[in-house]
Amino acid sequence: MDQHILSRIDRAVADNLKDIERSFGEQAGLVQDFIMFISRQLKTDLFGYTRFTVQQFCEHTGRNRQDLALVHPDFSSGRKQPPEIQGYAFQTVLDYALYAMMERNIIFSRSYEVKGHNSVVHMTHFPILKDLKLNFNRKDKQQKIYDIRLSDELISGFLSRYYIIDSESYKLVGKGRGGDSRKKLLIYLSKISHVLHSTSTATETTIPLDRICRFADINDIKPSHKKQNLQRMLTHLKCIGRFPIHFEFVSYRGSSEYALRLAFLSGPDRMKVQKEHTFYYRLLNGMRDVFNLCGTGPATPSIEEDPFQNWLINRGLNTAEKARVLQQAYYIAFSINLPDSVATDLVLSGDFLKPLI
DNA sequence: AGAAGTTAGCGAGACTGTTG
DNA sequence: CAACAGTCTCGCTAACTTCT
Repeated sequence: MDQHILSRIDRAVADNLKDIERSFGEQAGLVQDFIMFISRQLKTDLFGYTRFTVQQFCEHTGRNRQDLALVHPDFSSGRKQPPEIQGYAFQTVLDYALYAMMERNIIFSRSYEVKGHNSVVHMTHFPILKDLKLNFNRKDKQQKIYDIRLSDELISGFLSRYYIIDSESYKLVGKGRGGDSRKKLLIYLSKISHVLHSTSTATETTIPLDRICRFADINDIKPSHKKQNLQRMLTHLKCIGRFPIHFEFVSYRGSSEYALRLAFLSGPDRMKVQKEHTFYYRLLNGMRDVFNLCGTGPATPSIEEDPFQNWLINRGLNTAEKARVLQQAYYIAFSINLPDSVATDLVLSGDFLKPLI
């Protein structure tokens, strides 16, 4: 079971974890988990509509169902009134966190620079969800099913601005006491690994102890305690999280202060990453082109909030054109020739990416 | 009946103080 | 300052009730 599941986490998120804390308070851990969860789902639900149950969420993030099902203390103590959508109160821990992600943005403390094709965009905030529904009128023995729509920012981040991170490690590392800090450390290290592997052939780097402690929530005064804590966390990542890293403490600039030398034993498979990148990029942009050409369809009301996404998931519209885009993406990225009938079936079934799994 | 939501108790392990 | 050890807290488990 030493499977590595490579996901992509948006750089705007990974670079600003502290801002999630600032914007979401004690819900920050859940928000971060949700983004990781959704990044994993995005590999198969590319177009931003995702449907999931509490069980699935727990399975993939390693959280406990019981903790998420509890009515949030703010509401059970009567201090606040839970928000409602269509008369349904979003009052459990998970419900409320999802609601918060729709209602609130991540506010960046400093504007975050994103380099586009020929411009630099400054992001000051980052929305996560655009829409949130669930099967409000449940009958007997029916599970809660969450229906969500992701923000455009999250989807474009998935395509063009991401770090590779192993979501299986993320899940394993999050279990047990101190999990939230370990997860943050894992994101930070994955980011370093990603940058290192994609810009050079080096696999080693040295980081001052204080900087890494900031990311790992280690606030001890005594250097020896910092070292002890960090050592424990890194060992945990290595042994329990199966994160392929080698570390050693070294003295820093001749002073008595510590630094950490890190060696990443294996980076993400570069070929595979590159192929996937091409595939997703081709697919989504190809679909956009087709949509712009002929997508508005017969008598589609223009008041629709998100015509592109609606067009995409609408099975009756432009099936042949969609199938062609899919074929091209498979061919260019993986050299796979999808027969016409298979491509059409995939488009009709909605499982565009099934052959990848 | 099965899923949602609650509660108690236990054990790992994070924190902190002591020692050499 | 490193190594060790005791304490106490957090988070998991499992068994329960309530809800639809």
